[in-house]
Amino acid sequence: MNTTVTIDLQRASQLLKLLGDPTRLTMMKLLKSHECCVCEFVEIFKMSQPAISQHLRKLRDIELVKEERRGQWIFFSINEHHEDYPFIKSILEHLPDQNESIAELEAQGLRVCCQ
Amino acid sequence: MNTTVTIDLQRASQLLKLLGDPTRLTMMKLLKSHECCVCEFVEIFKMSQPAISQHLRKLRDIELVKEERRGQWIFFSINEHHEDYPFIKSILEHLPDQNESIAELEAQGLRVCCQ
DNA sequence: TCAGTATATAACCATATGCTTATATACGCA
DNA sequence: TGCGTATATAAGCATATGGTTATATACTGA
Repeated sequence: MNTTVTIDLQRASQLLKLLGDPTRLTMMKLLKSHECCVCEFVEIFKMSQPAISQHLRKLRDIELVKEERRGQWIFFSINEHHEDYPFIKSILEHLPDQNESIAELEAQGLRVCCQ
Repeated sequence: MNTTVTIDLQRASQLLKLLGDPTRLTMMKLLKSHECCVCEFVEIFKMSQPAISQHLRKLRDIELVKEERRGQWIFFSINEHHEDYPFIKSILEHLPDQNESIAELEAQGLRVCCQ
C-alpha cells in the first residue's frame, strides 16, 4: 500500500533546493545507509573541511540530519523521524547506492566509526 | 506494484535543482493536470512575462515540458514521455493540487485555451 | 598545560540565479 | 502594410550559492 503524504509546496521546493546540490544529495544517500563523520566526507568528496561543514550545517539546520559527538568526532545520521522524511526517502530511493564510497574508505583504513 | 526507476545522481540533482524553485515547481504541478500558455502563467503567478518565459525556457531546454504554438499563443504541457518522468511524477504526487489557480483564471475569463 | 587533531565559523570571492526593463520576433486582422 | 497582442531574447542588477583561506572552538593524551 503506497500512501503518499502531501507536503506544502513552499516546503517541498525548499527541500528540493537543498537536495539539488550534488554533494548534499550524495550525503543524504550515504547517510540513509551509514553514519558518517565530517572527516570521512572530506575524504569521500575530496573537498575542504569547511566546505563539507557548510553543507552539513544546511542539512542540520533544517533537521534532515542529526549529529552526535563522539570524542573528537561528530557523527551525522539521517533523521528518520523528520516530518518530511517519507518525501525525502521517496526521492533517495531513486538513486543508485553509494556504498562503494564507504567500502573504499574502509579499504584505505580511513573509516572512523571502526575506531 | 511500485518499481522505482534508478536515476543517475548528477541527473537527479539537476532535476531537483530545477524543481527547487517554487515557481517552476508550481508550474510543473499545474501542467500535470492542465495545459497552460505563458499569459495564463503571468496571471496565475502575478509575474512579468519575461520572468515566466525564462522559467519555461529552463523546463523546455531539458525537455520536461513540450510547447505548441496555436496562433498567437504558445501552450505548454508536461512531457510524459520524458525518460525521467516517473521520478518527476513521484515528486509531484506529494504536492497539493493547484487547481484553484486555474479555476480562478476561468472565473475571471482569462483562461486562454477556452477561446 | 600544551600540542595535535577534528570541526565550526568568519570573511572573502567567483559564479549562478531570478528578477527587471528594453527590444526583437511571431501571429492575426483590417 | 501597419498596428495590436503574445512571446522570446538581451542586457543589467541584486542577491544567493558554493567554494576558499584563516581562525576559533572542542576534544584527547602526554
